[in-house]
Amino acid sequence: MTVLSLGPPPISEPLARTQVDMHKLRAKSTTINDVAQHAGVSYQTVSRVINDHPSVAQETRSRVHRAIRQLDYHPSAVARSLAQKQSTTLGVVSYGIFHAGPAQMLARLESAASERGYDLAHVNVGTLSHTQLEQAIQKLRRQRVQGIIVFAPLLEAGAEPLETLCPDLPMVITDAEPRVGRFVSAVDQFTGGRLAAQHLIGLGHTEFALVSGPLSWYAALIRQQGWLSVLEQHKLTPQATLQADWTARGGYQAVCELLERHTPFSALLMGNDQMALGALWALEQRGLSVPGAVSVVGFDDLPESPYYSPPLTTVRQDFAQLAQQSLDQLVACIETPERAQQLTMLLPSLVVRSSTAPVGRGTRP
Amino acid sequence: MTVLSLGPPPISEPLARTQVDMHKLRAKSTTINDVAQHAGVSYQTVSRVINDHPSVAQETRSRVHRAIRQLDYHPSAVARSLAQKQSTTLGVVSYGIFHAGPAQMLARLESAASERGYDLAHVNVGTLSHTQLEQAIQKLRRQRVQGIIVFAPLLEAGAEPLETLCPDLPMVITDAEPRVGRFVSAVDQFTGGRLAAQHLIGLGHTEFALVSGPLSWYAALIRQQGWLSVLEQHKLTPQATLQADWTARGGYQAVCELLERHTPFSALLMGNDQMALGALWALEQRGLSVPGAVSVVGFDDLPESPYYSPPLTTVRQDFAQLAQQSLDQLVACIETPERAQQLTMLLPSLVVRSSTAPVGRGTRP
DNA sequence: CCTACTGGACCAACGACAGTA
DNA sequence: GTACTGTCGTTGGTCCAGTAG
Repeated sequence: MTVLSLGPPPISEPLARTQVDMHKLRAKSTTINDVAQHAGVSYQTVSRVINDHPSVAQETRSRVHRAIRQLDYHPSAVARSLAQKQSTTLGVVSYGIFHAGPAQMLARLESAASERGYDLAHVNVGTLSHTQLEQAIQKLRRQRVQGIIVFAPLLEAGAEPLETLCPDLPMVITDAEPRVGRFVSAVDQFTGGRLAAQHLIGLGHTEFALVSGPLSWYAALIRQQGWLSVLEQHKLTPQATLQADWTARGGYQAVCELLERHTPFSALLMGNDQMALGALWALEQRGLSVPGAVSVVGFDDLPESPYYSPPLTTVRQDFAQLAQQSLDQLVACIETPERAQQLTMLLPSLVVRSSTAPVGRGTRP
Repeated sequence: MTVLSLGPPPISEPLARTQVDMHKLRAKSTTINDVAQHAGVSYQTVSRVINDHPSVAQETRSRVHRAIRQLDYHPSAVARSLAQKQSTTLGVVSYGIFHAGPAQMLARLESAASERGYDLAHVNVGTLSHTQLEQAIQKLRRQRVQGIIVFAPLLEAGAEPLETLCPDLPMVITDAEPRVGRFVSAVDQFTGGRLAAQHLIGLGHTEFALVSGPLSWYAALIRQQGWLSVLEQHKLTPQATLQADWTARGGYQAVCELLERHTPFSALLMGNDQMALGALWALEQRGLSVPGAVSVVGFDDLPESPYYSPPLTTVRQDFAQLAQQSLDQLVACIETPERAQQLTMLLPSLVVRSSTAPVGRGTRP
């Protein structure tokens, strides 16, 4: 400042100049114009080079490339998507991202998206209330996403609201009840639940204890319904039905409660593998052998499950595939709407390890 | 189309009109102008309302709000950041996102960022090679991120490259060697390693087997150095030093190998909890009791670790805090550069559970 | 001079249409 | 006419004067 005021006071033009310069100080980034000037071509030619447009002479092209490198120019995706009137961004609304499943899903979605040339804009919501979902979707709309994937595990999130929240944007709902949206991508949790129960029944078990995840989660509810449908089919009723919070701790506590109540059971159906881990420990602590006294089945098939003590019999669902599938479906909605699947359902499978055995070989609780 | 051509063929002006309309069909989104018109004010006033600028009459303000709601208007973040010459986006370059730790970190970063009013742009790299990192950073620069957080667990990623790859953008490097960047946010893995080893030595162990994570990972290497520094201090050398891949499976295989080799050890230091889980199972399978025959210490303290069999003694590192800290540091670099910390280091702590006991109470391998 | 509002320039790119050789 | 290259208008906003009360 002091240095500048040494000279004679400048007149209008330079004054304006100064202001412009200060303005630019905020974020001086080299623009397409700088490159054009440096390469001695027009502004438009540079744009053509960037976008690999055919009609640019080879010589010009490489001259421009050189200029780009020399000036360390990075074309602005922001300006581009404004001019093109479309971004290459997909939105994700997630819930429960700190649980292993959803976290895994998000990571997979990310990589699937980038394979297809899209970026991801992500909003995690603390609750699946109407308000929060609305805000999340609004945030994504402001970012001009091309479509949205929603993890909507909670029933509360239910049908209508989601679709109506943004009727003009393609939206795929993941891991939810098939009827909540026009496009849904899910794992057949019901069949998964049945698989688990059938396996135990096949081993001769008749006394079941059920520990599901939070029943507000679609997956938890439907898995439980799967279990129950098999039991009913065999005219059995569970000795106990509990709910826990998906964590090992929750599973542990639930099983402790069962044991304190002296609930008789030889088969334990757990809503996921982490809870099953807690269950295994609770049983071991009481000296109840698995599968000798009690058989335990989990759900998910985490990479760790084969190394639990004992290795866990569980129902495998493939998060990676679910993510890939959801993303493919959304991309189809955007790029080739006529070919988009309404509902894609993944089938889980039973993985038998050592936590289950025929009934009646040992002491029961 | 047919309906339109019923009337007399339009002349030049309407023709031009048609073209404009077709152009707009691509993505008809309501703009700030539409809102202004609808509310009967200038578009500038609308902008003020959106940004909560004070000098707008209450009456006008609510009229504008009404128009916004009626037209379902969503201000374009794209246009805004172009005009403002800055986005509110932070970049994240991650590695190994399918591992539990990094996935956890990413989720936490996300929520920390949104608390501070930033969005996240995320790129995961398959390898930490110079090329891939360069591409990742380039992608982020195109998105005009304000700063970058890098998970740089690999030594190969080392010092200079990262800083020079984008010297003009604030960059925080996470979970890496303190000297790799100007701004680093990390956990003191060395102390963590020492904690684990000291605990075992305090219990009288002298025969150690070490199973670290991939030594190309900074965390793995430094944890190992921590272990070794304690052993040396007590004039001990490990009976065996192995490397595995962070997974339960890898830990299991490593311990199987130790047992097949008949390596004598009463204490097992594992590079993380998943590998420790594999180790526990390998030992149990051979009838070696933990902690009776062998004491095992892990690293991380996952939510599941207290429910392993037996509950795992481990070194706790807080991913959530690390993420929060990294993000705070980056935001500081951007918003208040003069107050930005160069290096923030988190201290891990020992969590003693039941997988460790004084030496010599049972059979050793 | 403050309050409330308006108009014009600008951001960094793209697309259509000309213009040049 | 074909192969390039440049000009102009546009995108949806923000920012900086300027103006009327």
